[in-house]
Amino acid sequence: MIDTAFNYILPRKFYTRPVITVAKELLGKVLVKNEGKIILAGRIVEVEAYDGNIDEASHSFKGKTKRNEVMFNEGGFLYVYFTYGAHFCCNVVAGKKNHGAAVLIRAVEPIYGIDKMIERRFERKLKSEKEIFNLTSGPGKVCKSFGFNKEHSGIDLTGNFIYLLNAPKLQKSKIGVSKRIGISKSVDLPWRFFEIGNPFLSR
DNA sequence: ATCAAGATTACCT
DNA sequence: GGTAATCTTGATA
Repeated sequence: MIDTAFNYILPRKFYTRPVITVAKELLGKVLVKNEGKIILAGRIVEVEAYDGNIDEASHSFKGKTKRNEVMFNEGGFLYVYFTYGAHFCCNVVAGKKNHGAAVLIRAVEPIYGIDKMIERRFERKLKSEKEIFNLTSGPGKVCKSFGFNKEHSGIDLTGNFIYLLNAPKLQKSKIGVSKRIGISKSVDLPWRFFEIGNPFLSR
């Protein structure tokens, strides 16, 4: 079951805190896309923080542009961008209005609507059981599986279309920390967070 | 108008 | 482990 009183939709307050706090606490929370007939859900297991004030790798570092303007909202909005001519990546905006920070969702553990995710991502059935671990184990893969694209950028995550459900905080001992992946600036910031040992992590 | 870079992925050796 | 694919965006002229 997804919608229980226990698993309430995360409120604005959750998102308007500092981006590093939000990033760590997003681990274990459940990303939901409710298309009505189709409901997709996945448990967040890997994220990266981006903070425009001090982080050259952040899209928001050089200020507001048409592409990144959503990042300057207050926390709790979805920021989706297109990259490498092929992939979308989805982020959760964090912090106060005009700060320009967001958390990249790098990997989720699929938990509901899995057959639909497989259809959208591979356009065929799984070739083997272990291929499930390649379904949502990367930022582009998550977006393909959930059908996220530019149209979804700017959506309010406190609404009832795309949102996050609460879940208990992970134990500190379960949270891994590392440098971020695939960037060429501010490479040493230890702003990647993941659930240690989870089989759905990227690479 | 042109250009370089990119918060990736799939496929090859 | 290495790299081609592919096209949007933002910067510069």
